[in-house]
Amino acid sequence: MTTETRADDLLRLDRQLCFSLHAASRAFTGVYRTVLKDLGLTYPQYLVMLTLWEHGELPVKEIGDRLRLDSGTLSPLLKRLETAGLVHRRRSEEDERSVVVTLTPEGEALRARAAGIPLHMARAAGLTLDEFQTLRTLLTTVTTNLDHAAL
Amino acid sequence: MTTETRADDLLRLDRQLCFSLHAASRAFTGVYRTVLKDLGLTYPQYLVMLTLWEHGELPVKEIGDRLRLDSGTLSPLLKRLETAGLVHRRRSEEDERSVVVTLTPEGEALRARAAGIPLHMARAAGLTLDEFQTLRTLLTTVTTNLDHAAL
DNA sequence: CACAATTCAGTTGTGCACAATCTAGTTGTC
DNA sequence: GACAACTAGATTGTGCACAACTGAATTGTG
Repeated sequence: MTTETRADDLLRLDRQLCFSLHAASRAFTGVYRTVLKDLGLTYPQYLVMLTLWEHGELPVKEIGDRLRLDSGTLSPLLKRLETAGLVHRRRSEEDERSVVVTLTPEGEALRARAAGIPLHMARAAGLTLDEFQTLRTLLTTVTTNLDHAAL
Repeated sequence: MTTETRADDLLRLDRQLCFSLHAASRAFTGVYRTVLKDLGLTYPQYLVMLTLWEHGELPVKEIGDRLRLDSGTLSPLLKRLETAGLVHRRRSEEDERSVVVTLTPEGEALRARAAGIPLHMARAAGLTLDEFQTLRTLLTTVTTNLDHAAL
């Protein structure tokens, strides 16, 4: 258990960790910002497009669950993507409460122009494959733990 | 070098990494949100208070450098802290361009009430001391690399 | 069938992140 | 001393995160 280690160490490390997590998150989105500028996308919009490219049409609820975003964030974001001509929204026939988001031909076409981004970002992050996997695993662990603690 | 590893692996991992970093960052601030609610602070406000508790009075520029926040973020944030009675702002006598932020007695007093937070968060994250250190090191590395790539 | 509980989107309001721009004050160079 | 270059902070505008709420549609239970 973590609680057995010395409190001082945890204090200092928590402090450094919250700084570095915050900083890393913003450093990442900062690089994404410049890379995505050509495509006219923001980073969260790119995340939405990624899920649509992978899964095809999805209800808003599904997108929110996958990206951990609620309707207050997704509704205006999806409207901007629709205004940009990348997606289309329509009420589901089976369940009128649900809105299904589909890609327009323009949205589908953007996929090719975005193809180089993941490799570019991976290189920019400059980690080895092992480091990548370790980092992702640790982040997933803290997220799970924090979600569980947030009761 | 990272570029020698297989592109496919990097694509998939970058994808997973950007999701998990985003998710972890929000999971962290989510827990901080509930913990800080009693103190009437948001997470970025807490970061500012932490630096003031540690270093005493600081010019806005110093705070921004330490937390990687610019004036567009700090100006309104510091005004809210001033409205809440936690800090005081005054123009520097040596350099009239600079604004020095100091703690009020209330701001100083809040320190005691916030003392338990780091340990609480460290426990909520639920990592071992080694994992903490590994995570922090990796995050610092990617941040440095990304900042360097953002030219 | 009726009706309470639930689910899904959307809206509103607050706060942070950041780009672009502005003003005032400072410094360097001639 | 004059003027260009620079620096610190503030302001404006766009977009995201999230809480709280509304309203419509659906589902479960008696």
